[in-house]
Amino acid sequence: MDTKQRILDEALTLFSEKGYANVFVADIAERVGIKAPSLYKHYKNKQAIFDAIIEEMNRRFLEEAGALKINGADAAEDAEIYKHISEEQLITLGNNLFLYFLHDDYTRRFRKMLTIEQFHDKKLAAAYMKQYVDDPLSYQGMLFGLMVSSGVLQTENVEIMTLHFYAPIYMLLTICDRDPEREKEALKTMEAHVRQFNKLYARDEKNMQNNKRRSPRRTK
Amino acid sequence: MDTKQRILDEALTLFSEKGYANVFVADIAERVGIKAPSLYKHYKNKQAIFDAIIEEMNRRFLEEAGALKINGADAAEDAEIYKHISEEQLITLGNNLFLYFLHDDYTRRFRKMLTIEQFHDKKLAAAYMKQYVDDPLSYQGMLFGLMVSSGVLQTENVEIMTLHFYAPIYMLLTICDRDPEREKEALKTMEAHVRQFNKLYARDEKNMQNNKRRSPRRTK
DNA sequence: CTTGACGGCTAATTTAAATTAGCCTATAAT
DNA sequence: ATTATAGGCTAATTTAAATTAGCCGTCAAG
Repeated sequence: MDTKQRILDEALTLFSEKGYANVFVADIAERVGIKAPSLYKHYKNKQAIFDAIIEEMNRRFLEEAGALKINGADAAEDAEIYKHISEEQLITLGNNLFLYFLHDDYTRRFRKMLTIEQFHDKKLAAAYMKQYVDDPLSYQGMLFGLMVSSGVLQTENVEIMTLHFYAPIYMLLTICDRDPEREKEALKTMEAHVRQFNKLYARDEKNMQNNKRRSPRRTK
Repeated sequence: MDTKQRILDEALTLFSEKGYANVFVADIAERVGIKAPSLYKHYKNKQAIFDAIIEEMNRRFLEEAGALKINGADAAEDAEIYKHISEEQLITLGNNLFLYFLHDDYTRRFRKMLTIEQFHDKKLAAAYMKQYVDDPLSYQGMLFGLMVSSGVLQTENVEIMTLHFYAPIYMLLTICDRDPEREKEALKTMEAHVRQFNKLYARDEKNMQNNKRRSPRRTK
């Protein structure tokens, strides 16, 4: 990774930990292993570093619009999978979604940075909302819609069902962002959540089969 | 309200909008209607203003530990109410919780400030988590536990049930904090969420009675 | 009625951090 | 082999914001 890129990378790390205003260009430089004035060979000023990060974020968000998908496959393929989804696969969906958000290095740092900086700039607040609220709800809503049509799940209100699936995941995510030590606990809660979700929304017949006595586990 | 208090108040407003580092003491002073140096007659420095806000926050949090309750009554009284709660009352519970968090002026500004500043200071992150995640979950968990014992609701896992109740409320709250224009939509979603929650978790017999044909509304 | 402390002001001063100036070296292209 | 450029450095300089100095009017207590 060249210096210019490393500056972005280290800056993002620092911004995500302390927020833009609390990071000095000297801090960024030090991490990169150069002196502050050398940064200016690469970026016009501190703001330009921030802007470049946001630009990269937008690029990645676009590119990874597919990352919410179960396998990275496209929506049409996913749809096929979801029509016949099992409880274990639903748990996998939840876990993948959660772990992707939690562990993907860029995603995690971007999210934390946006959490801090969102109130400076309407655009950032909008980006946060789109990426972590509206897009997941709408994509998952679409998938759950398919599952309802195909009879795997049943509900009178797919949007609320989707909220019931995603809101706990979102909340667990905000917990882990603040306190990474709670990750293990959060993963357990995740699994219990998805199991209960499935029990609540699965079609009754299927419900009868699946509710009791099954070896749980298997998260991957 | 005397000057000393007004400083705290205006500072909190500004900190909640822009974050500590982006607010100048001159901004605070201007809003109070004095000049920056006059602030120093009341507080040692900028940090002392922030600290005083946090201190006041802690005091209020303590004092308002009861604010999550349905009527401001204490837990024992609440317990009686909850044993016989109806769907409409559950909606009222959700709405009250949500509207309290959303509209109480101090609560709202504190929360937004904590959202921004939490990453500077482990203590603030902890305060945020306690106030907006762990305490609500534990208090509501207790109430739902009572409702399960008394047979109003049924579940095998009260904690997850509580998460299913509160996580959507939490998420709607974060939406409104970022974009107050979505409040109306959020309130509708809230009600639909609680209705569906009730349908999912209500005892079956009760379920049969309540599910269909009832005049909805009535939020207060 | 006078005094002292409270709370305001303007005009410095300090401080911390960003940014610029200007120099040096290595390397890659002519 | 020369030279231009990229990218590093140290030593200023600038800038913005916090903070301090020191003055003044009001008003309540003695």
